[in-house]
Amino acid sequence: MQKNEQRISLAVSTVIFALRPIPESGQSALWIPLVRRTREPFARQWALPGGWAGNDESLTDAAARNLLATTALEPAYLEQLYAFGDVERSVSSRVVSIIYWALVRQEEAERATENENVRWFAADNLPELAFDHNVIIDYALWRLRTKMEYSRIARAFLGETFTLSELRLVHEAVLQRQLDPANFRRQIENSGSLVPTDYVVSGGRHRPPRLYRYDEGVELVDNGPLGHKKTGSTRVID
Amino acid sequence: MQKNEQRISLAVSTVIFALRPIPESGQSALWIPLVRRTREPFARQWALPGGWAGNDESLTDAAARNLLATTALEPAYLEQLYAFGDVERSVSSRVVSIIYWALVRQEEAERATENENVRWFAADNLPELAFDHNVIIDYALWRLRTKMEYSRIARAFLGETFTLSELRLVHEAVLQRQLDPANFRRQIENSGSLVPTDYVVSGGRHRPPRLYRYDEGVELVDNGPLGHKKTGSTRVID
DNA sequence: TCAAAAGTGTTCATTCTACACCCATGG
DNA sequence: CCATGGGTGTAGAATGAACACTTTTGA
Repeated sequence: MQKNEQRISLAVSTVIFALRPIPESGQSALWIPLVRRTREPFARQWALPGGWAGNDESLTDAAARNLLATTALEPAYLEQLYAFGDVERSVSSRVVSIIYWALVRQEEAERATENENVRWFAADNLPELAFDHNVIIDYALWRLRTKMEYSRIARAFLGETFTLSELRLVHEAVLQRQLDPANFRRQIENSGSLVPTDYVVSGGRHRPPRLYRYDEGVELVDNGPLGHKKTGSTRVID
Repeated sequence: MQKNEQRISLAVSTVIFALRPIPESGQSALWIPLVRRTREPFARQWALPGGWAGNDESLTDAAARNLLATTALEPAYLEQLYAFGDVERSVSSRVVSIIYWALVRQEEAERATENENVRWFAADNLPELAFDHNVIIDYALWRLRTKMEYSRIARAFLGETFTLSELRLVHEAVLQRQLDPANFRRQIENSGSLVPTDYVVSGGRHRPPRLYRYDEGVELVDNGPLGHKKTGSTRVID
């Protein structure tokens, strides 16, 4: 097969997660911004934000660009999720979609322009979405929760320094269950990824908690396969 | 951006794993078939087998088709690994590659046509490959070894029934370390994924081992994100 | 001095690991 | 009867969950 015979369009979409309080309970939970489709198929239904991949940008850059264009958000974390390439049935043209998932901090999330065509939804209470986007979001949720337990992505929801309570609340919001503060502390301390700072937070009606930060030398950005071990430059694949 | 402005070609390549004995030690280890490139860039260097994605086939189908065409192999397991989409620098045209990884049984692996342009290499002793293919294979190895510990993919290297020794040897070959037979047995038994058959293997100069098989209702085929929970139909993504 | 969250200690259950030991077969 | 791998038992270490208890602050 000659490659110039190909008639495949390449799209990029992103599942964006942010922590926001649930109106009723006030507890933090995962929220996702969705955009309303303007064209068929699934016109006027909610869908993941995305767009076409440009000729001169990497897939990751395309994801970041589309994410900024559709929701005005710049994520603290961005990682590829999966490439969907089944032959499209509903439309004549063939589309392959690369799905990313992203985490944004709370302050950043508030910058998201919410309007008639962009709205935040609680991740565990979504409407019927366009295409298979419900399934994709379930998968992204599974990845986020799984990765939460062995990596340091909780960092993407926090500032430079934070208390152990704040970190625990992030974990609780993502995993949707309470964690024992004592055991959580030991777990984190034993992992060796945090270093205590010399500062504490005063003002609460209780003992002031110490501020921590992640140790150096650990970048948050996901390099994909090239980053799972310390390898050097990123190159392109045939 | 209009999608008809896109000039991106879509390629599919596969990291194929099979277990074969190492000539010197006789121990089983992971081997990978590679193909010699006929064109620039990296002409005459070894690379992952692959080809272009067809307009009317899913990405998985494209991977299986190219795999059969280049190595004559039909894998027992096939799963998407990662989509590489950096802007190509060495060649003028833009290529996005979807990489798959596959497992083939030993009998099947022997069918692979080995010639001047297709050869098997021990996975932990590879030459310098074209593009970033060394890094990609490292990542595929990591995925295989990680997944070995929580899923049932070892099955892809075995026949319908097998002894616990055979299963353990698969694990040892993949993980590259010895496993305690007693503890391995209990671990597997407690996982509840195996059922003993009524048959044993006689002929050895020792107590005849029992044959086991995987329990029903668990398909080996990987459905990707759509398969991580029991969800229904596969649809296409925008 | 009291409430509340920070932080420490301890106990119990579960799991992992190493290894001793018996079993069944072919030679 | 012996060598060999199949298969079982068990003691100690490591890990994790549950929870009592002490500490330090603001009010």
